[in-house]
Amino acid sequence: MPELPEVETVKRGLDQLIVGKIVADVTSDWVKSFPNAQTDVNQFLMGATVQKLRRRGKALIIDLNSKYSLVIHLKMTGQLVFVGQQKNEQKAKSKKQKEVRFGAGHPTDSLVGELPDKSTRVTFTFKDKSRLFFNDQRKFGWVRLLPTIEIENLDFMKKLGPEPLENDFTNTKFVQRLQRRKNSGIKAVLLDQTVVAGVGNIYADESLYAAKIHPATLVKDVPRNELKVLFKELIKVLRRAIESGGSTDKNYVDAEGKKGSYLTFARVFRREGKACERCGDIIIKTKVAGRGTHTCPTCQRSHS
DNA sequence: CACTTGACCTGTCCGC
DNA sequence: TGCGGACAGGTCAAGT
Repeated sequence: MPELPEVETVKRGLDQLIVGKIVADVTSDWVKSFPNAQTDVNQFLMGATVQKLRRRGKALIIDLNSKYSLVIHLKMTGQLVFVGQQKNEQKAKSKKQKEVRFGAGHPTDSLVGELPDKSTRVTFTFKDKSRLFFNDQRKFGWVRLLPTIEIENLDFMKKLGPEPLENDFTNTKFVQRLQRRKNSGIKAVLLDQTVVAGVGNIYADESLYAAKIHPATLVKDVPRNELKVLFKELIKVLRRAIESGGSTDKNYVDAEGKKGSYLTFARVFRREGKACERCGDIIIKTKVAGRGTHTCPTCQRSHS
């Protein structure tokens, strides 16, 4: 479930790993994962140099020196994993070891074995033989090659809300944007990428718990001061998650194939049946806005 | 406009 | 042991 912190972690990793590398080869075995015309790939991807990594909401952008960019969305189960030449051979040797370490549950351990594997959809090979794998078990994610200047005109990019961690995204703007959707449930609004970019199920649940707001509460029934608290808590949760390298529930790994450790700090997500750390009541899992939703029934009373 | 449902997919888990 | 079904949850399209 890559959300803003996970995509940001991948972006920072790739910043250190692939800038300056020259694309030498690209293969894909699933058209929808990389639905590009072969001519564009031949002309603007092959031989191009990676210049810069960017993130917008949950989308990752790799700018090339050909005036084209790769736009990547990991959706539910996407991974972007870089493998240097020697490292790949090492991993092949230690495949069995990996399962033992994974079983022990160390949060920063590698989750991927030898690549490519059966979830690999697109493989980029650089001139120095290092490789970048786009893995995606459920095939919801995608990679697109586009002229860089056209990215901002993509429909979903135009509609995307502001970046919550940018300095100019203030408490006032957050409250204003939420209140435009006064008749909607607050969790549905947080998950709406056109309101605020990058929030998904994990951080919606965590920030609503931190702000003591029930996720089904209609926005108009949440007092203004509570919306302000929600803003502060959302920012805190997102920053903390980036510091932890994101959340790994099942699939997510960073650019080096390592898991994120935020879920060790999560206070409600995947903690159903466990005690609320504030009041001791039992965390429950319900369905709100069509999603699995974790709440403390005592701390998060519904206003509606 | 708000909300729900289905579609896109695969892997895992649960009950029979 | 196998098998059907529910579930995981990001996003869009279609229907109420």
